[in-house]
Amino acid sequence: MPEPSRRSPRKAKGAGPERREEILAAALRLFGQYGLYGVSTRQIAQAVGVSQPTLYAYFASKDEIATELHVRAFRELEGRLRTGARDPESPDDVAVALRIYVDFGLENPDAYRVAFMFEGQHGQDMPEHPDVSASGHAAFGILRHMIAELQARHPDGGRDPDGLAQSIWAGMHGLVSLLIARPGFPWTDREQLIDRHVRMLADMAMAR
Amino acid sequence: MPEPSRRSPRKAKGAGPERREEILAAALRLFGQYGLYGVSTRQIAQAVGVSQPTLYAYFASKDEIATELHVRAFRELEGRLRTGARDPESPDDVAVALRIYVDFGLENPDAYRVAFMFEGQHGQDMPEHPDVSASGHAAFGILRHMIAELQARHPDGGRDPDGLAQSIWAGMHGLVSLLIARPGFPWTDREQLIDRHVRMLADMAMAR
DNA sequence: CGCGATCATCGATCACTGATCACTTATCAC
DNA sequence: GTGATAAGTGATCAGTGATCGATGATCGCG
Repeated sequence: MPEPSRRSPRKAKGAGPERREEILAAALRLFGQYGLYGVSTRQIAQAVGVSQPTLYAYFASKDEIATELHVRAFRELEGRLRTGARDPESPDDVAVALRIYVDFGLENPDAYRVAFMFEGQHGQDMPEHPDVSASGHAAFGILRHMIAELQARHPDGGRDPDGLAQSIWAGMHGLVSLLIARPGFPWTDREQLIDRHVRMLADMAMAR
Repeated sequence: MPEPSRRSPRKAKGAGPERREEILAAALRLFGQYGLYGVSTRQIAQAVGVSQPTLYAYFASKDEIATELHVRAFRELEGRLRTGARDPESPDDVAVALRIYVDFGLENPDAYRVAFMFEGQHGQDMPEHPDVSASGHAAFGILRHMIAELQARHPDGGRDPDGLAQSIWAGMHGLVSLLIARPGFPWTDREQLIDRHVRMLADMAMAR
């Protein structure tokens, strides 16, 4: 017995980490559908099948639920980028990574909303949760690294990979967030729009 | 006396339309500082110097206050674009318009938030407030028109001005919304970032 | 088996939110 | 004066996020 007096893991009905996951799943669905401020903790609790105070046994606040979803979304994105991103030989390789980004956002609009289209909070006071900041920077770091790598291989290209990466990231985020937020807008052919947008931004990594 | 039985305009202390403007001014300042959901109607009322129910004599709801600010902001944007946008001879003229767009967003972050980065609502059910939608589309229409005009003058450029305008708009929106939503991010020099971003997107209006 | 200890859970409740209503107050025309 | 009318308010409502003490259920241990 390596641990002298370990606490005993209760089994109960659906207690433990599973409850936590249930709560997160319900919250993700509800937040994505009705928005963070359009969903009450009581609604989340009801969707899970527990009472409202129970949520506070797993999370310190409603905001912490949203933050956890936020962090997970970034981790998921980071994983996809790490898997799909090669060492960039040409802008086309960058385009592949950008496409991964778009697909992730459109496939997980709920998570993307919670992650990027947040309201207020971040404004001034809140220094932004460390994990949130870290997971976000990690995903962004992959993109930045790709662009820096590409520019290094082609010294005739532009400089300042940091600023360029931020520009390209912003360009991607704009398209994804608008496609999600305004499905009723008379967009031109979606696939063509995305494809051209991605290629344009990827080409920017070398132009000038 | 053209009007048979007109209602008598009360003077009182600060009644009438002026009160309405005071409320809007206070709400704009508070919303911008603490966010829409970080400000209560009681705080707004206190800032104006009236009781909370008084607000409901001028506005049907807190949301209506935000909507009014939203519509006004977009009218302002539309006006700025109309004033500052010339018939585009070159991408530089488009860049000027884009720069107006960015400056507007950064100067009116809360209005911009309510306009584009809203939560839920637009999702499915709500058909989006007519005035809001109209003012938004009007501003976008100016940009689209500029790009179509530029392409028409230089037939060697690309086609599909609609799709291109959407791409450029998305690119602008992405930068503005991220700069607003994530002030804590280690952005490179802001002015340089914006300037290059704008020029890049403007150049896209003719490339290929 | 029984008996604390422990932990998940819940009803009750708090301060606060947006919104409503009956009531008072102040100003007007006459 | 007097009534009419609009402006403004205190009291209050249902619903919110969050807290707390009590209730069980489950465990290791005798």
